[in-house]
Amino acid sequence: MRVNTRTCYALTLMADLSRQSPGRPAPLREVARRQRLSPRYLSQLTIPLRNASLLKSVWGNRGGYLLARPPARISLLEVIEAVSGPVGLTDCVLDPNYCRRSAYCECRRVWKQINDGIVKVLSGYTLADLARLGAGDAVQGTPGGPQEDSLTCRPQPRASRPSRPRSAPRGSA
Amino acid sequence: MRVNTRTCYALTLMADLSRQSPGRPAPLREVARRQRLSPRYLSQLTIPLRNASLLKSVWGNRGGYLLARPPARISLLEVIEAVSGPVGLTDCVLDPNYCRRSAYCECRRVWKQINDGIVKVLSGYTLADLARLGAGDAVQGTPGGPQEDSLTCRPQPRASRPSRPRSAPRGSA
DNA sequence: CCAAAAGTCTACTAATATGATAGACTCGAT
DNA sequence: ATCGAGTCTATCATATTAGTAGACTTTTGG
Repeated sequence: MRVNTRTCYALTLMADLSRQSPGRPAPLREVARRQRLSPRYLSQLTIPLRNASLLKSVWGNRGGYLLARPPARISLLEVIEAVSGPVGLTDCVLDPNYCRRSAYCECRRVWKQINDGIVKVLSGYTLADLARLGAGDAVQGTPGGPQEDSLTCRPQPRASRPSRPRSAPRGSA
Repeated sequence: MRVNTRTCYALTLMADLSRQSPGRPAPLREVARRQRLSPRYLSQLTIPLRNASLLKSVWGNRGGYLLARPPARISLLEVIEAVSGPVGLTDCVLDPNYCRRSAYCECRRVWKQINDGIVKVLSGYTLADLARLGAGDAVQGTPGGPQEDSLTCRPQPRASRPSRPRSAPRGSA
């Protein structure tokens, strides 16, 4: 599984909607403002969510979005799979033919086992659980303060955790 | 966590060494041939593994690699963290400051919980377990048959599972 | 002493994925 | 009819990934 911003934002969107009045459609603009996310980017996520029958959209003026079901009956797994496809820690877990070495690769069974665990956790979690975790409306501070210049998730433009640790100095081993 | 070829190959390398005679260094060339992996690429992985004291190298002619400890005393977590850094499903799990939304993001706790589960599984698994799973020497087929043209893991040059599922046709919803 | 075998280090590159923005459009209440 | 909302498609800069390559060091063995 690759947890990316799509995944996170979709969950955030759904959790936010879970906290709104059940009958009234919430405009995406408001959700985006509360969660401090780009409304445009968020709107890309609504399409697969609607296609997966997790979200209902109301057209026209005073329109917006509604959850298709009560929050307690939508699992995180459903949301994630709607926007990011099947949950697979690796590609070989989902498709044995993906990797040429699948037939004799020891790792694959480990990934499979871990993946099953992830799926189990995610299917047990619902939006209601998620909504309970969140602190209601997110944006409460910055009352007239300086606006953040971007609505992105990343802290700064070129933040990158070194995924390949540098080797230790030669003499240390 | 991003499971990539580095992770997989490092585990494969270590599992292969686990199956060799304990006292005798195994040349990387032979491991690569058995596992059908690029010896050059594999050799990049030995450096962090040696720095993490999981691998010992023997220089010169008749040299090669040895596990630093018995396979039953090396966990998969150690190997993975040596080559890929700390196991984190997301960046925000490892570093709260990575994401600006951390303070009020509901998802983070979910990722944290899943991540803890992954770490637990990986630290419980040892190379001995992995070696038992593998089918001894990997390369047994292709007796004089046509050589595969590449030693990569990917099936074909441009294999790509669509991570962003295309939206269904308009009329279907 | 020299050559070969083995490991070590650093750079590089093509392909892909990612995060986000933009423009043009459709629908429907008022 | 018009405004505010959702829908769809395209584009783009950057980062990551997988793998290759070249140059170097160390040791064995003759």
